[in-house]
Amino acid sequence: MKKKLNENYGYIFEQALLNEIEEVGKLQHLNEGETLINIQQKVLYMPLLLNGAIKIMREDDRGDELLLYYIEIGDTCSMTLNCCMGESLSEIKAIAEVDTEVILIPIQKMKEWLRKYDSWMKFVFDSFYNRTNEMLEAIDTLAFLDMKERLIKYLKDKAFINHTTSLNATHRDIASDLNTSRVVISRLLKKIEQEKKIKLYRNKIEVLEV
DNA sequence: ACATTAAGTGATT
DNA sequence: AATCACTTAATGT
Repeated sequence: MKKKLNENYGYIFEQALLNEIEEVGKLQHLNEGETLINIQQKVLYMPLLLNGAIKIMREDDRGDELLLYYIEIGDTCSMTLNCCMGESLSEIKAIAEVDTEVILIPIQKMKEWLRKYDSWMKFVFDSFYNRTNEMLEAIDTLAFLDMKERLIKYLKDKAFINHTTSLNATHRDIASDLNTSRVVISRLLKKIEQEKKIKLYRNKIEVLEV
C-alpha cells in the first residue's frame, strides 16, 4: 500500500500526511462491477483511487439508473466531501467500471486533516472543483444532446476510461446507463455503425472513430 | 436438441 | 424517443 500510495499521491501530499493515510486507510480491491457504495447507504469512508475507475450513478425511486460521470486515478468523490461534518446517506451509487483499488479513509479524519495539512485542503478543493465541472458536463449532456449524441459521447468516454476501443457491453447495459430502452440503443448503434464510426458484435462494440 | 439471452425490425404512439 | 410484438442469431447446458 505504501508504494502505491506514493506512486499516486506522493507528489500531492506531504510525508506526514502520507504516513497518516497509511495508518488509518484501508486498502480495498474492487472487482469489475462491484459496488463501492449504494444509494441511501451511510457514508463512512472517503475513497482515494489508486488505480482503475469508478462510475458514479444516480438512481430514481424505481431503481432506474443514470450514469453521471467516472472517477479516475488520483481522484476522490466530492459527494463524500460533503459528508465530512457527520454521517449522512449517499445520494449516489458507485460501481467499479474495471478492477479497481481504493484506499478508504474514515470520514472523521477528513475534517481533522483540513486544518492540519495544506496539501489536503488543496486536494479537497481541487476535487470539489473537478466534480462540479463533471456534474455540469453531465447536465449539459442531458439537457442539450439528443440520444444519439449522448450515446456517441458515452462510447467515447467508456473507451477512454477503459483504455481500449473494444468495449464489452450489451445494448441492454448501455440503455440502462443512459436510462433509455434497449430498442432505442440498438437502432442508434446500427446507425452509428453505418456511419463507420463503430463495429457491432455480440456483447461487444468496436469503437473506430475516436 | 432445447432453452436462454442478445440483438434486429416494423408498426404504433 | 418509447413501447409492443415478434423474429433472428448466438450461446450455454
